[in-house]
Amino acid sequence: MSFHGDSEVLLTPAEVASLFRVDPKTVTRWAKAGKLSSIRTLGGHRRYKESEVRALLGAASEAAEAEAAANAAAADPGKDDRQR
Amino acid sequence: MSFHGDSEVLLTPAEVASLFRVDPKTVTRWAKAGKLSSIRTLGGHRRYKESEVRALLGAASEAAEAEAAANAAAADPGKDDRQR
DNA sequence: AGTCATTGGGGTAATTGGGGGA
DNA sequence: TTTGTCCCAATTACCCCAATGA
Repeated sequence: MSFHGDSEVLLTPAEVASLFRVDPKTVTRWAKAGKLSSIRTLGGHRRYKESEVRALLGAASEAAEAEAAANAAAADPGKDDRQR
Repeated sequence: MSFHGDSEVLLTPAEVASLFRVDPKTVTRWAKAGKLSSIRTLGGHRRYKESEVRALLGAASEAAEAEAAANAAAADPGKDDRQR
């Protein structure tokens, strides 16, 4: 069967929790605090975008990250963004 | 090739399930509960409107773009969290 | 006429949400 | 301040097997 696959990959709270090595409740608090975008199922359970989680996981260089981001955001078009 | 109109695209339970990252049975429960409109085949299987599914997916994705807070919120006392 | 993946139905564990307290 | 754990209620996931769809 064919899949018109153009959907974002979603993660369950348990998966995000094990990725960060925290309790699922903690992930829920991040979503409540607005630190994580959450998509809710029709029953109220949350699902998280895998792309966003991975971006947060890869944000290891925090200190100078903000300034570097601002720097690269407005210059050098053409050699970044390699995903999807 | 069968002509697919451009207004009524129907999705199978498996497709809706992978969109929401849930089990196909869960999608069936949503249809039973009236949370999703379902079109039944002559044999009793359900089909769902892609437009409706997409609307529900985006409905709850009110992205809280407070991501910067997570990055530099640790050094800005005075104006955060005012709940509890 | 067949195969084979998917779906429906029912029932039972596991996960999740929300509030509260350590 | 952030996280982990307690409670309970609701939602979801996995098990079976028979019927449908392609």
